[in-house]
Amino acid sequence: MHAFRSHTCGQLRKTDVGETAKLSGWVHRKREHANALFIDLRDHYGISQIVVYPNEAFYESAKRCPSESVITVTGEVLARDAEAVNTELDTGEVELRAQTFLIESQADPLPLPVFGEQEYPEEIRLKHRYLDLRRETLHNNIILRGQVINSLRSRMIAQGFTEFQTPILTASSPEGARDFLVPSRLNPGKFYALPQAPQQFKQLLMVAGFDRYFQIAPCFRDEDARADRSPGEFYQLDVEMSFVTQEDVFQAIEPVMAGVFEEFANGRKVETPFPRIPYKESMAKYGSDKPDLRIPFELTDVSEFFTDESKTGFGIFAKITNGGGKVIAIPAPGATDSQSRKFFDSLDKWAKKEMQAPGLGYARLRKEDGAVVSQDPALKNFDPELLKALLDKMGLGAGDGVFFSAGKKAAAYKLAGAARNKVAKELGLIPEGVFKFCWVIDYPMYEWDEDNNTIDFSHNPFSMPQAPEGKSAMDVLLEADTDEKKLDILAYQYDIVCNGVELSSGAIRNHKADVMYKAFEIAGYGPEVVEDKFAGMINAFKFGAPPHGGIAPGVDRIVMLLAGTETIRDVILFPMNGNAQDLMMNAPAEVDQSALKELNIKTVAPIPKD
RNA sequence: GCGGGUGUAGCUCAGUUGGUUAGAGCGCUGGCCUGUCACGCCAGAGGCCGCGGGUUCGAGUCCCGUCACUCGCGCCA
Repeated sequence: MHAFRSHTCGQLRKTDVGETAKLSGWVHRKREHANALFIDLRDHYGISQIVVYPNEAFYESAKRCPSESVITVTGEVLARDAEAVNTELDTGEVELRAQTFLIESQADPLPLPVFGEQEYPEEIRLKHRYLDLRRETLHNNIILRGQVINSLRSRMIAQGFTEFQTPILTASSPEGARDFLVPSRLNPGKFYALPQAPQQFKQLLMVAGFDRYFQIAPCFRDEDARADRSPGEFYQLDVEMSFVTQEDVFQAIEPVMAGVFEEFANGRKVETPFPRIPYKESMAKYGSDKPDLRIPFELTDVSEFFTDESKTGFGIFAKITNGGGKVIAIPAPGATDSQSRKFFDSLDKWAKKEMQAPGLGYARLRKEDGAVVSQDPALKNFDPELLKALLDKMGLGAGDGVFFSAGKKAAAYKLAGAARNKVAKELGLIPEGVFKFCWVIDYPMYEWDEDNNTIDFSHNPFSMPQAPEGKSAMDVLLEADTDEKKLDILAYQYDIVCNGVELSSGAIRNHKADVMYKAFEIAGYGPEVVEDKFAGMINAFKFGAPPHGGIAPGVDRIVMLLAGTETIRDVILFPMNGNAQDLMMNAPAEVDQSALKELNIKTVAPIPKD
C-alpha cells in the first residue's frame, strides 16, 4: 500500500465498503462521543469521516490530536446505518474505521481557524495565508482562477493566437503609472523597470510579423491599492492583432469574454451582444466610463431648470448653473416611500465625507392636492409648471426621491456617477445573477489638464486618432488648430466593462511615425521625448509597421466577478496589503549593506514630513 | 498626500448618562455522554480595553496626539 494514501478524502463510496483504505489529510473537526471519536479528515478533494473506537491503543493520541494536524489513517471502509448517513457529503454513506493512526505533523494552536465561514481580519489572513487558503471559499476561488486562465488560453489559441513571453526586466514603459525600478549591477547607476504592461513589446511583435499575440502577462505598477486594485502587480490577458479595425478586435474578444463568463457563470446570465456606448454618452447617462448597466436608472442633466432663481427659490444651484456649472439629477425610485429621512441625509453625509464633495442635495416627492411636490429645500419653492417639467423629464413621481449633484461639470458628474451606484446598492436595485457587459468607445484623444492649463493625452498616447472617410489621421491632427478642435478629436480607444468593473482598455494603435510625432506635438512633447521614451517602438515603425490594435482584460478582475468576491485579494494567492507589504514573507525588507554596495546604491533616511 | 470607518479574550462581538470584580458566542483545556457530523451537557483557563498623554475623586466610555488595519479621494491613460 502507498506510504500515505490509497484514496483521497473525497473518493470513498459505498462500493468501497469492506476494503482497506489509507487516507491522509488535515484534522478538520473532531467530535468525541461516549463510545467513539469522530474525525472529519480533509484534503484538497473532500472530507471523509474517520471513526476511532476507545479500545484502540491510539485512542488517546487521536483524541488529543489538535485541529489542522496532518495525519495518516488506515482502516476498513464501513457502510453507515441509514440514519447515520450524511447527505451533505459525497462520502457521507461510508466511514473509515481507524486501525492505524499516525500524526505526520502536529499543529500548534491556530491563529486563524480553518473550519467555518467566519470572517477574519485581513492582517491575520494575510500573515497566515496558507491557513486562509485551506478554507473552502478561498481554496475554491484559487482553483477557479486556474480554470479561468486555462479557458482563456484555450479560447485564444483556438482563434489562432500564439502565446509569447515578453521581458520582465525592461525599460520604463509608457503607461503613465509609477515604475518599479531594479538596479543594474553591471551598469552602475542605471535601472531596469518592471513592465507596467508589455505594451511596446506586443506592438513590436506585430512589427515582427507575428500577427496574433496573446499572453497571460504579469504587470507591475507602483500605485496605491483599492478594493479592486491589488498594489504592485496584477495579470492581464494581453492581446494584440495585426491588420485589424476596432470592429475586428471586438469580434475576436467578445466571444472569448462571453464564452469564459458563460462557462463559469454557474446559473448567472451573460447578456450578448455587448452594447457599445460612446464615452460622451456614458459620462452623461452614468457619470462614469465604467457604467454598471444592471442599475435600472440613469442620470439627467437638469441644469436648465435651476438657472432662474425667481422660479426656483434656490440660490445655490442658480449660482452654480449661471457660473457654467452643472446640476445632475440622480433618481432614487420609490425611495420617498421606502426610506426614512435618514437615508437621504446619510447619502449627503457620504458625499461630504467619502467623496470629499460639497454635498448631495435631495428632494422627496409626495402628492399634495393632486400635484407632485417636495418640501425639501431644492424643490420646495419651485414654480409649479417648472417643477412638473423637471419631474416629467426625469420620469419621477410621488413616492420617488431624487438627489442633485451640483458643481463644475467634471466634479458634478463624478459625484453623480458614484451616487448612482451608491443609491442603487442601498435601495437593493442591482440585480444579482447577471453579467452586463458593454464596450465604451470613442474616447477623446486629448483632455484639458486643469492643473497645468494644457492639453494632454487623455488615455493611451499610442492610440490612432479617428478620421472621417476620405481623411487621414494626419489630416485630422493638422486641421485641429484650436484647443477646442484638439479636444474634439476622438481616438480608436475603447474599454470593456462588466457590471461597473473596468476589465480592460484597448486601442487601435498609431503605427505611423509621422502621425505619432504630430500627436505628441499637440500634447506639448517634442520629437526628442518620443525618441527618448519610446525608442524601441518608434524606430521599429520606420521599417514597415502593420496597422494593429489590441486589448488587455484584467485576469484578476475577471475571476473576481466570477467568484463573486468584494475584494481582489480573495482571488489572489498571496496578496499584499494596502500598504504594498507582504506580511507573510516580510517584504519589502531592508537588505545587507554588501548587496547595496555591489549595486552601487546608498540609502538615505526618509525625508521627514514637514 | 487627504478624508471616513474600525481597534475590548486566540477569533466574532456586546459593554447605557463616566461609577464596584469588563461580559457572551466560537475556539482552547479538563470531565461527562451508545453514532456524532456546526453533536450535546458540566467545569476551567484566558484581558496593558491598540499605544501615549490629558480632564476627573473615578476613564473601555470624554478630550488631544499617535499607530495599525480597512474603505474612499488623489493616483492608476
